[in-house]
Amino acid sequence: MQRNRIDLVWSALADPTRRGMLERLAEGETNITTLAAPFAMSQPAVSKHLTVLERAGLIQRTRKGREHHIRVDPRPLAEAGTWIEHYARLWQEQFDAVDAYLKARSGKASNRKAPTRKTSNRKTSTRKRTSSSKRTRERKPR
Amino acid sequence: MQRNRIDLVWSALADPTRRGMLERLAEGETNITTLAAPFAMSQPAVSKHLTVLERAGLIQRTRKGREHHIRVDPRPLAEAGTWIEHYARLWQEQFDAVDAYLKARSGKASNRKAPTRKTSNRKTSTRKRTSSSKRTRERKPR
DNA sequence: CCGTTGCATAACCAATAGGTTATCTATTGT
DNA sequence: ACAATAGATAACCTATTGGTTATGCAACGG
Repeated sequence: MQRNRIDLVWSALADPTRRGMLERLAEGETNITTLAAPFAMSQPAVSKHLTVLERAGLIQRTRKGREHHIRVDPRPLAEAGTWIEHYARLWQEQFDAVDAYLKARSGKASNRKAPTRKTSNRKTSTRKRTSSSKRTRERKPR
Repeated sequence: MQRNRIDLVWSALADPTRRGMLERLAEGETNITTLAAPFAMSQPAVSKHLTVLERAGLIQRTRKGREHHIRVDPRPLAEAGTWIEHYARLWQEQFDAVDAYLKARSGKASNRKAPTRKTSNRKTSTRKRTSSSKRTRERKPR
């Protein structure tokens, strides 16, 4: 359910295989077979990862005969980096402010014990969904 | 199938609702109800998003009575930003090199070389799949 | 004491992600 | 001409994601 480019960029980066590919591409343009070699997965799986990277705009392909040459496009990453930098600064200010506040008002160390939630036995919930329910959902066995 | 922290950070950022929450949190700590107000979704959905952000280390909660106060933790973002910056620089160099190479050879004599890695097929995949197929999978109608 | 509020949790569902095997096409080397 | 190679694609599977409704439950405010 990706709405826009930056969603695609971040979900593309969220996979270690795809990050590995991008890291490898920092050394230079390659064809797909070479790029895929270090990864213990089937060729179609690699192809799917490359499709994800391409749809995020992070790579470009060039066909040379039967080989597809892949190179990285740094521009979407620059955008993502800009977003991070912008908010990292704001968040850091926020974080520092709270931290300073806490330090200023408390000379004491932590007495932060857990709130001790009583082991609620809600497992006995019979899901009793009163008869006035609109959507009577039936349990389906799986 | 998230392996490590940075995967969690990036998949957390890949959702516009969660980014919206983080942006809101740049203005300061709030409770969950206030934070959730702008988003047209149920309260449990908000709760799940917050769980995702928390597991990525991007937020911290503090219980104050029945309210949970949320504040942002900028440190994981700093890590993510470092990763991006590092590779953005390498990728930009790569991109510029290829660009220069293309310009040089289309225009005039090159004073700058591009790496042009030969397709060194290390480990040419021996996934030949001889025609004697093992698992004949049957189509199952859905 | 009792109703309301703030939030979490359980159970469910549809859609997506990431993997597989099998097969297809286009190109290449001989 | 033809076998091998590079890669995409189709069909399938399972686990995860992002949403829902119903319910549990502690804390608050009379």
